[in-house]
Amino acid sequence: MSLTFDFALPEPTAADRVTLFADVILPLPLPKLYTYRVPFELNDQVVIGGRVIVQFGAKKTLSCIVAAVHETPPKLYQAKYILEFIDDAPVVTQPQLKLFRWMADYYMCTLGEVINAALPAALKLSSESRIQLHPAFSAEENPYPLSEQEQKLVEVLSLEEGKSLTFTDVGEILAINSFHKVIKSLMQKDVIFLFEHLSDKYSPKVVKKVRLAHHFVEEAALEELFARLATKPKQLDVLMRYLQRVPVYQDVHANHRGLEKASLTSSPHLSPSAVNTLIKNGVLEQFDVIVSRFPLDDEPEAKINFTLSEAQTAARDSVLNLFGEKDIVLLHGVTGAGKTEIYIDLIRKALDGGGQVLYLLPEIALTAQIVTRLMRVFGTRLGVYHSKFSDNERVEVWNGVLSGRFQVVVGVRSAVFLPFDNLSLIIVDEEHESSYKQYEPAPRYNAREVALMMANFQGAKTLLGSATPSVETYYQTRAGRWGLVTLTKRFGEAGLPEIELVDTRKQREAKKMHNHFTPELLSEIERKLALKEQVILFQNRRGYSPFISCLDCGWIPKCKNCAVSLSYHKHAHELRCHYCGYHDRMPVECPACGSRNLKTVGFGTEKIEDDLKVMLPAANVQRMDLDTTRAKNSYQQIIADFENQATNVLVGTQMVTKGLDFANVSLVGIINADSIIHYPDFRAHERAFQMFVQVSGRAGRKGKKGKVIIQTADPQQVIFDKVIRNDYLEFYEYEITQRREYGFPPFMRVIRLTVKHVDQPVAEQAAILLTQELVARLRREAVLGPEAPYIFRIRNFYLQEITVKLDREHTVLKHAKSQIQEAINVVKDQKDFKQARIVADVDPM
DNA sequence: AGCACGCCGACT
DNA sequence: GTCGGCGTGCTC
Repeated sequence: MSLTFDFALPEPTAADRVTLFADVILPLPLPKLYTYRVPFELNDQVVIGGRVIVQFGAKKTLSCIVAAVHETPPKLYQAKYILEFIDDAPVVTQPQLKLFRWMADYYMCTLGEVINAALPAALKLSSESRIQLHPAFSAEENPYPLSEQEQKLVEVLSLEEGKSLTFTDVGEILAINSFHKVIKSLMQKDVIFLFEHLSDKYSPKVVKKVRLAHHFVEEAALEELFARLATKPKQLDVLMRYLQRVPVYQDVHANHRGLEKASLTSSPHLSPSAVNTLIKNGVLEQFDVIVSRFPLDDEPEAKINFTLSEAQTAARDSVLNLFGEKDIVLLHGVTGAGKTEIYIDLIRKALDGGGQVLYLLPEIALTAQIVTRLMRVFGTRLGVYHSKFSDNERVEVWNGVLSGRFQVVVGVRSAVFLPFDNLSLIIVDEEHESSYKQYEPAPRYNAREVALMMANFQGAKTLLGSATPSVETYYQTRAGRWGLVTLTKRFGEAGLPEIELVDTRKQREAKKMHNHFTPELLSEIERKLALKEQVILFQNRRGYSPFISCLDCGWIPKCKNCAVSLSYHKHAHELRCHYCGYHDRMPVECPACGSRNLKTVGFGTEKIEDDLKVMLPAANVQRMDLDTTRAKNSYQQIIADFENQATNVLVGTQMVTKGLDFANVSLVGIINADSIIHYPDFRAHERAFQMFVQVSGRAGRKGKKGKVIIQTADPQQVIFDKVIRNDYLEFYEYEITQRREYGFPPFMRVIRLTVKHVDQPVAEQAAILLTQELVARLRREAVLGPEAPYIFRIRNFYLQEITVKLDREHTVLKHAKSQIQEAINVVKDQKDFKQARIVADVDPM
């Protein structure tokens, strides 16, 4: 029997029939995507890279990013519906999604973690459960008795009509943790009700403006108005001022644009109430405009035509030439060789070609100095992405990149997450910097590597810049894969500083040390100060002393959460843990034996500052480290003071090594070089070399030859010889041989696995099992450890480390990572190890 | 990450 | 006897 119909049913169009599903990225550390169903009538609203709101689990409402749209219904479960669409255009672009996937893969973390790190908090809608008094509730007629706590809540909620509280608020008000019970009970009694409140946290900056009501923009009407206000001098004043500032007749649009209300009300001669009266009477009308937090400079882009020196021009041309055949070029230029001008020139060229540019800098190098300089050249096309920015500002940069308003972004590590889709150039300045690598939390990414991958995806060129390139990077240029341009000449003809090593051991034996100063360093400081020149002293440890000790019983205060001694901070009069933040008052007497003989051992920036103030009372000493720059503008203040020569000596940690150009600094002192060299890590020498060269670069600029004094107990160490001659190549050759011999990057890849557990034996057992599982899956010699790190307990977790060394090859690496993940899962599935945390750090630094 | 369900100690 | 602690598992 035939079932064919010979009449045509109205053919449903394909679009009507399709049931769409969306795979979404939840901002949570979950290993996979979740599939939701698109409400039929909203099929045309799904945007890949757009945000949607979904119900996740029983209670949570989350916003997430659509990663894929398809028609395959999940087989094993019923998909829930997407509740709402937030965006009609992607907030995350396709190239970004591709990059984020690569990051999750490469750094062994989840897409959710990447998204979490990438999106400014304000772009992540937050779900807040709020409670409100039930509309039918009345205190008099309430039939249920209320507990004391319930009563308290009701009182707060009754304070004003429609007042609502978040759970966090409730917790604070009641000052207990188990407030859910109270809320539940109040809901059962119909006293309150609960609602989910999803709010877009980004709030645009709004300015109140006023303008003349349009019917007065006509001579006759205005004259009449003047006559009417003749008896109201205050209002007349305001009106006159307005007309003065806004040429209503000359420019029809001028009145429409209006004037900032604040400019009328804040004037001392004008009365704010007169302004309001005018508004009330309909003479002026008030309106809001959304303005940018980044002031749009009205001035046209200043054409700053600085000229490149001959060496700079040659270097720039070489870079451009190499870009013809290579995607990545290293610009190796000594400090002060003028790399920034070359960058600016290249950025300009890239912009002229219509592409976007990302310029990455380490956090401490992204100073107001450099931003101002770039602003002057690129004006409103420049976006700045700094970690100290507020979230609203970050969203503005994000949206500015999306809309095309910002063509160049200068930013720190996290700027690699911005939604570029048409990059033509990425600059990674100070590419060797370890601060490009994020340690905690996941994704543990290196912005330099991410930048290289992003450039690769978008067909952009990458320029890496450094005075002391990382061994890995230099190796690539040696292997011919990346281009190399060397810039040796210092800009402005200043020669390289003279470097002198001073033997602290010898001086100590001769009893000639003044605290931690050798006579050589001290007299040189005095000499420079007498010449009205400035001095930078580098000590890579903050605080006053790394620990204190009781002279009578030997007691040393330790952190109660970590396996470290507490550092003494004199100004705060505190003992502090640099790992978990625990702090306590400095004891007056030893809690173990009651002795008052507590002495400090070792030294940090604070002690150097203190000692110097005592030894050279005439000098104006300032300290710059994490402790003195925590407050918002203190960093700028310290820099400004030093620049204006209000201070003569700057004592600091790594902060003094980066991005600062001071013309008058003629001496740099490294107080304790040994503490930088002796570090249990294969990168110790590289780091030390870089640090010494970078600090030395601060000495002598603008024609003055500087001097560097390095204090060390062992001047014979091989590294000094290379530092003194500023011989990067020799350092590199020495280092690369070591790396090859011992199988370290760039010859091998390192993945460090850390097992954490509150119980030391459990941590050890879990690490042993993990090692076994790894060995079973990888080459035996690829797995090293487990071993407790030097600081074996942090924040109450005992640590065990396993190091995996792998061949560089991509396929090997990828396979190995999945093997490692498997091994981790095996351990985590064991009952005893459920509480263990296992963290993988790919390419640790 | 939260949040719910589920099994062992100090209280009405 | 219960309340409530957190350990374990799940979320489309």
